[in-house]
Amino acid sequence: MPELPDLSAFSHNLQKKLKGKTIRNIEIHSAKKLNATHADFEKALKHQTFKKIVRDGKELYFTTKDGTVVALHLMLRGQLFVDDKEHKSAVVTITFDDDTKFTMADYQGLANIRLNPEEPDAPDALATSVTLSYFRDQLASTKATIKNFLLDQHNLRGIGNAYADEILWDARISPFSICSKIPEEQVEELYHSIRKVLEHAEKQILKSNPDIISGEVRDFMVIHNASKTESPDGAKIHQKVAGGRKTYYTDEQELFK
DNA sequence: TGGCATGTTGGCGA
DNA sequence: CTCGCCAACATGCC
Repeated sequence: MPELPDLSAFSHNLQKKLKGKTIRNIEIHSAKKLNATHADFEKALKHQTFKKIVRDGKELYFTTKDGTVVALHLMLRGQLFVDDKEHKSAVVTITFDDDTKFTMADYQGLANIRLNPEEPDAPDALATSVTLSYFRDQLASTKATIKNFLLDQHNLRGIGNAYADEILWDARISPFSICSKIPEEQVEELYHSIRKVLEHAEKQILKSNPDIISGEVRDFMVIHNASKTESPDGAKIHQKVAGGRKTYYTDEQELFK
């Protein structure tokens, strides 16, 4: 359930906790779609040292000193732990020379690990390569609704259901607007809202949960929040199920069709 | 108590 | 080819 800002906060804290530690052992307990064998993972990681831990899209990338990359995707229910315990539903456990254990667990079994993942075709939502003109051209060439566009990881990577609603409210654009019909001025609003909402959220999360490496923080959300009935400006929040997930929006958001 | 929440994949129909 | 929608995955939470 963690989304982009949560994952950014996790990477920040994992970097503090795990950077410089040397891997004694890696155990993969269960993983449905491994892109390498257990032996490959062991060979690539044993005795290696983590140098850098970053978020990329909805994944966490752990890079070792020799350039090996381990990618973790938490999917819906993945949880991370840094401690000395065994965890139920562990997908992978990495043990370091100082006996610290890093575990990714998921009772649903969907969280996954990949070794040296291929470079994705779509840019991260916050990448500097996503310029206003790039974004404008992308929107101009699609007839999908803007919410579906933001959620589709083949366009921009990292935005999930809850933040898509927050971003669209911030830009005052209806989630059901057709991408190619959104006027220039609102496209620019949206472009800035993506950065503003996601960066603000990460700051909020780190402020209230400075050591967070798992779970999610949602209490500051103004629209995608089941405990709220009105937007900050007093408009009634509507709910509609689209594509199997709930969309929260208000009449303050203009519909372009 | 029992829906609801979440992301991704693959398949179907318009 | 493009787009929307659905099921499946499994369980903690209110």
